[in-house]
Amino acid sequence: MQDGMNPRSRQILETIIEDYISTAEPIGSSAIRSRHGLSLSPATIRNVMADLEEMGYLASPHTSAGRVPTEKAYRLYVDSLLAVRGIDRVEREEIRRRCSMAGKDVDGVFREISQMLSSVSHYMGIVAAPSFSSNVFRQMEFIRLGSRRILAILVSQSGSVQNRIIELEQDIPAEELLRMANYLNSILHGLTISQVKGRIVKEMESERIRYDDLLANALRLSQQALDDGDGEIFIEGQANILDLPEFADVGKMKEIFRAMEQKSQLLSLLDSCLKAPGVNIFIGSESHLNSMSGMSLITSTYVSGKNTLGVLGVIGPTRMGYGKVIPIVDYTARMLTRLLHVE
Amino acid sequence: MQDGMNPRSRQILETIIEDYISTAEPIGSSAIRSRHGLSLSPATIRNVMADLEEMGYLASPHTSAGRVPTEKAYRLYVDSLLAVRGIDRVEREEIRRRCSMAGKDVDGVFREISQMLSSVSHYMGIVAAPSFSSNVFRQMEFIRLGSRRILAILVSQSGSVQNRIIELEQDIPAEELLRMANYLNSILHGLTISQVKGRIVKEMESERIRYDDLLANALRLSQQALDDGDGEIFIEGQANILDLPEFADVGKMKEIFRAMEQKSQLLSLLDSCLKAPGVNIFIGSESHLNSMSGMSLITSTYVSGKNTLGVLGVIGPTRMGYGKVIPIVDYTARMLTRLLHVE
DNA sequence: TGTTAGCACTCATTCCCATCGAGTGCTAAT
DNA sequence: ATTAGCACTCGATGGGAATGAGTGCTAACA
Repeated sequence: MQDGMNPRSRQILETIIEDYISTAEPIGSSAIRSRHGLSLSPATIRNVMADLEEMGYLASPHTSAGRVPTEKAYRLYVDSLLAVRGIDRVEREEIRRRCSMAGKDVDGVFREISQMLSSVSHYMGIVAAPSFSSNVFRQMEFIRLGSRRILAILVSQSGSVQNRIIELEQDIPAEELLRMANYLNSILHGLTISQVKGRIVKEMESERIRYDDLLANALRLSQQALDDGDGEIFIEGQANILDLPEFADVGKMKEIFRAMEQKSQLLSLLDSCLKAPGVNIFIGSESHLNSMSGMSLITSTYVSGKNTLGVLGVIGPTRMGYGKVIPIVDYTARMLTRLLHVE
Repeated sequence: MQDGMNPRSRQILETIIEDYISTAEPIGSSAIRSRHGLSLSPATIRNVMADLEEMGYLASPHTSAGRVPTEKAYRLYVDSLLAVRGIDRVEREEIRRRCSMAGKDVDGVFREISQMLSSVSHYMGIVAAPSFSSNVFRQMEFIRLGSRRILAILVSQSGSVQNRIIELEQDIPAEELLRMANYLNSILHGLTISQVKGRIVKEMESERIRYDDLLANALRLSQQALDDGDGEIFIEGQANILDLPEFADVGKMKEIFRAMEQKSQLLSLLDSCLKAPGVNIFIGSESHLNSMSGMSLITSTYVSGKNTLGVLGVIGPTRMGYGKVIPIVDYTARMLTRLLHVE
């Protein structure tokens, strides 16, 4: 038992993890025997458990309680599990069904998907809408709302729409707005939004613009329209975690709800997933957010063509049903990719 | 003490209510004496309290605890208070500041305002976005996303934007889409969205359309674009209620979070406020939602010109700081009205 | 050498019970 | 009408004792 990880102890560890995932209570040596097919005496199992504890896979809340898996244990479990399981048929159908319904407002899709993730997984669903900047510019429109107020509408290739009200110092007639839009659409066609921003700055400095008020105005407007924006996160199903026994005490619960209100932290965590395509898993402190202690995050990326659009996932307790949730997240990401596909 | 409501008992009741609002603990007879300027013996106060209890203004959790105000008491308190207090200067400034910042995306304004309400009141902020149907139609655009996919954008007078992706059975060239939009914009100009819906149905039945594929298509498209929609609710600051002592027990808390996920119920409650302009207050069971037991809702309507657009408000425990919150809600509604004002 | 039975030990949980004290209601005096 | 006095109620607090789940260790066994 040099490396400590002979098949038997591995199997016992797995039993403990799965038991704990379903019961949320420390597992004792005799409980394992009954669950675990192998006929071993509790004493033997205790020996194994002691070893596993020493190796950092188990921890005991106190002397006379059973053992609880550590983050290290979950990590091992997840790594050996990841490729194995496929998605449950019932869940797959449910996801397909919900995705096909989500056909409304483009932003609405993300909320829908988030809700779906939460209801299928029974944890919290999270979707980071595509950072608008990485989208490809398609079209811009200006609509005159009042004498000094226009509505700028910006549409990306994928069909997401951003709109903003701009207050003007002086009136601009509708025909001029149209000309401005045409001009902008012609020079910005096919660029990504972030390229668009650069292009506008460059354009404003160019000789030709200096002497054309209309164009200068147009550029200034578009700059306002583009300013800030993106990075919306949809978190749904917060009520789901209320039922988890580990959050029965109010203090822990508060912590989580506060964490979910701090969307900026989550955003940067999700952003870091953008770089790594496919499924990503953060177990407890692996996220390096102490507000996420005791929680795990499973994410996957959805893409369009060659560029990654965004991230979606599920947040739950470290004691999460990884075996079920990983395929759910994976499959949902694929479905969303297909849903957003532009010919 | 025939009617039981001589000035003295009224004053005592008020003291109890205010004390309870700030401490959340049952108030005893001697506690009142010290808080209340009037020099009366605890025994006398007890007599008064017994009367107030008999009249239904007070309740005692058990024999040896103090008294707690009933909903009836809060109602009396609120009714006699409503007109009296103005808004705190600090809070007014905070509201102005936050409102002036909220200048982005039109829908974003509602979320911002909701957040602001929650942070200023320390309870939950709630904003029901204008039911799109009651808006006045301004303009419709079709943007071709792919060979069988178009994006319909619908803009209302107030500048709110609704967009929807429509899947087609056959391709429609961009020029035709433009003509369709022009046609629709010409016949729908100035109608409310709900009138628009009716108009489209009528138009589709008309003789002239029967033989014009293009127009028929346009109408069908616009119908899809208008379908469903509206009725979004923004609830922010749920974490605020975690700190309230009355929700220290997890069961109660769950109930509330579940209630906030059931937005449809809330929506119909808020809708009923639309009819009554100005501030509306629902104390506990007055909302007729049992999910709102123990909670109060203070709302006000925001308007544009003559038609009411929507409702905003604050949700908190029945033990709410009515004196502070009522002016906050009132003032915020006025600010939002001004913010959405279209010349 | 790995496995197992036996056993003493630990420690959270539960229940009981005595105490405490805040607050009441009632009665009688002012 | 007000108040002092007093017995009474009842939740909250805290200290054991009993319970029992589960452990670690030792010694016996295959």
